[in-house]
Amino acid sequence: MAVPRSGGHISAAPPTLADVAELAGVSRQTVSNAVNNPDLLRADTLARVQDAIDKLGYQPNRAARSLRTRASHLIGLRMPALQEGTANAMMDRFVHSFVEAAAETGYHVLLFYGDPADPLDGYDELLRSTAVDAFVVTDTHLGGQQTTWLQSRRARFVSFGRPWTQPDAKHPWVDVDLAYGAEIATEHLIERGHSKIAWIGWHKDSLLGEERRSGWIHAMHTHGLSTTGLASRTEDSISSGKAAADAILDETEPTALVCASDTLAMGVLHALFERRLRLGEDIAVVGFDDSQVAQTVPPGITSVRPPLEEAARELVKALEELLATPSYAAPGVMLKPALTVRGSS
Amino acid sequence: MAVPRSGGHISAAPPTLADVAELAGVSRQTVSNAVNNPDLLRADTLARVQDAIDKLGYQPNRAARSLRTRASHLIGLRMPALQEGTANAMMDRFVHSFVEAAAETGYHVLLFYGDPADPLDGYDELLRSTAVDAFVVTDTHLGGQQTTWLQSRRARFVSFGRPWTQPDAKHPWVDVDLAYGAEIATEHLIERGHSKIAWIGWHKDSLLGEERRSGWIHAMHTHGLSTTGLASRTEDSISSGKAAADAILDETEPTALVCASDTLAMGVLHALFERRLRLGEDIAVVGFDDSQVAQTVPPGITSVRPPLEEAARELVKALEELLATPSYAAPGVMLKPALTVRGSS
DNA sequence: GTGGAACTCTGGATCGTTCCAAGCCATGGT
DNA sequence: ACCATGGCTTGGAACGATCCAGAGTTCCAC
Repeated sequence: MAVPRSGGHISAAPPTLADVAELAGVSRQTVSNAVNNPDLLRADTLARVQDAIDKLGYQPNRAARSLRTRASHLIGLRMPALQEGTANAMMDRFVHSFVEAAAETGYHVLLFYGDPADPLDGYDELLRSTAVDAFVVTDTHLGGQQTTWLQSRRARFVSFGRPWTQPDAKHPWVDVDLAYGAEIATEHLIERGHSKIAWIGWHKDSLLGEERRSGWIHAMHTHGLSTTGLASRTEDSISSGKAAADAILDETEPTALVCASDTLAMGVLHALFERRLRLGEDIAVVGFDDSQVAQTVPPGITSVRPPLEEAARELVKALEELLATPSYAAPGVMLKPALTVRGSS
Repeated sequence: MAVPRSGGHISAAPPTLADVAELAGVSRQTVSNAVNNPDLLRADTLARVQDAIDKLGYQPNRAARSLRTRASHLIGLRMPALQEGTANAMMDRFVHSFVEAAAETGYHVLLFYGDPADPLDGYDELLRSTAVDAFVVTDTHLGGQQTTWLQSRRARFVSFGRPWTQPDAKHPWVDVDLAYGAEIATEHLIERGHSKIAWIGWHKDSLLGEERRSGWIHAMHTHGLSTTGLASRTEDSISSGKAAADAILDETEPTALVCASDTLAMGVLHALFERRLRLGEDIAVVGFDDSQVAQTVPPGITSVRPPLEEAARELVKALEELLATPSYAAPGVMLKPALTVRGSS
């Protein structure tokens, strides 16, 4: 270094490897080894280098390291579009868990934004500029556009959500078994003595919706209960949830309702409010996602809680393997949700 | 402009500047100029280089560029700790808006995690490794630890939240005038004919809490209404909101309640639920933050909505200036919230 | 005491980009 | 005819790290 840096920790330019090397009286490479392969150094050298590192507050420059190793230690995550319902609340909890899990293995999360109309927007630029080591894809239920595209570009990625439309996809994935979720929700209501249990779900072309619905049907049939006239399918919004509830309450007078989402459950609550029915006393309701709303509305909505923290950890684990072994092909991981019981049932 | 996505180049290594230069028959530097200073090139050269860029799907390598220019085009944002209440829902909306606003000026957001017990954890590493160009700080109301520390490290940052405890801080900030929010909330209730309007807020040592409370007091006094016996201060949780509501409903029988947060408002709802009082008919409630919960609970909670999208845009604008002019000292920006009226009032 | 393996450490090259100073070429004024 | 000017382009150096191949030490067996 032509110009010696001012040793204090408030210098303008951060210290470099060369600065540390000079202070410790060793070569640059030795300092690099001290950081990345400490066992290559003799104990006393290591101590000396460590001292210098501490003294200068040295931290390897990310850009330089990244350039040389072709690894940024960043995971790309596209910001999901804001939706009307409660679904994004769940996503936010996931993002949080993921950032936390990733931090433990030295990865940070690069959030990016993409035009909601184009599911691929944003990925390309980051991929081409080698800004991230891998992606986490979260919208597999919208059809595997993103995953097939990423695969064709040989990008590394994992998905939160099974590959619905490509059963032979080879990327690692983690998902939550929400058919099972619907099942335990329904069984919970049966245990509480209900037998006329209605289903308010999504349209037939929603893969997620049919999945959840199957759990309700399975539980009902297992217990010898009829499902005729008890199912309705609609949009995932409060107003359509309310409409569906109004219709089904008039027609078949169920004593309990299982909803495919907390958003629909809130729609039901609106119907009950109008009819001056008391939630949890006059009628039982169970939702999905265990959103903030379900947790706070009096008297609390019983809801199927996806284990997002665990999902995030599994995804990070898969990412680590994937980045260590490029050819890594993991079996998908299916997690079981739990039911959080509250006043609504 | 549009880069062909499936562009035939599916080679392992992305194309570099040198590749483009060779194809276009110019030097590396000329390609670099084509990307960064197109007006330095003669029109025909520029066209030729652009062709080559498009053909190869070239995108500058971020690490290399970052190393050379000492700018990563990343903004660091520490993931706020998950809280019990509805506050994080607001934060999530903010993060979303911020990512979107940042994307428009070519910045991405680096989310990182820090030990909730240490407000400084995480910043240091990113700063030392020059991983981000700047930070966005969001917790200024917890006391300016982060901002003073960042300032002492000469880090660039902007804050969402005024510098409460350091009136002479020089960093750009954006905040929402929530005293004004409380004022319009209270006035809205007065317009609706209420005169016994209670306040359920936070403890006296909460700066944010006192701020909001002052708006309520101001509105009440302006309209010649007494506030005696109508205020209560507690924790920001549902259970304490309920307890406070129970106490105040028994003691002074107000006809309307203004709550310092949607979380407290939900506590009030629990109290009403137990007393079999109808929200919006027997009693009016107004909350703060316009969270998901306020939006969805029947019949909807009237709530003070902070303009997070605008705040995000202002912050990005300030960041741009700050990064362009290191000595930039912006005046703080104070935004006015609006009241979203729903069934609860 | 010599050869060789194992252990430490080093200097040069390299990753892909931008900065810098200089070079080339046409133009126009004298 | 010549030099200064300005527009356009270029090769070499630098950013700060790691990879690689080789050099210097140590240690032990024969």
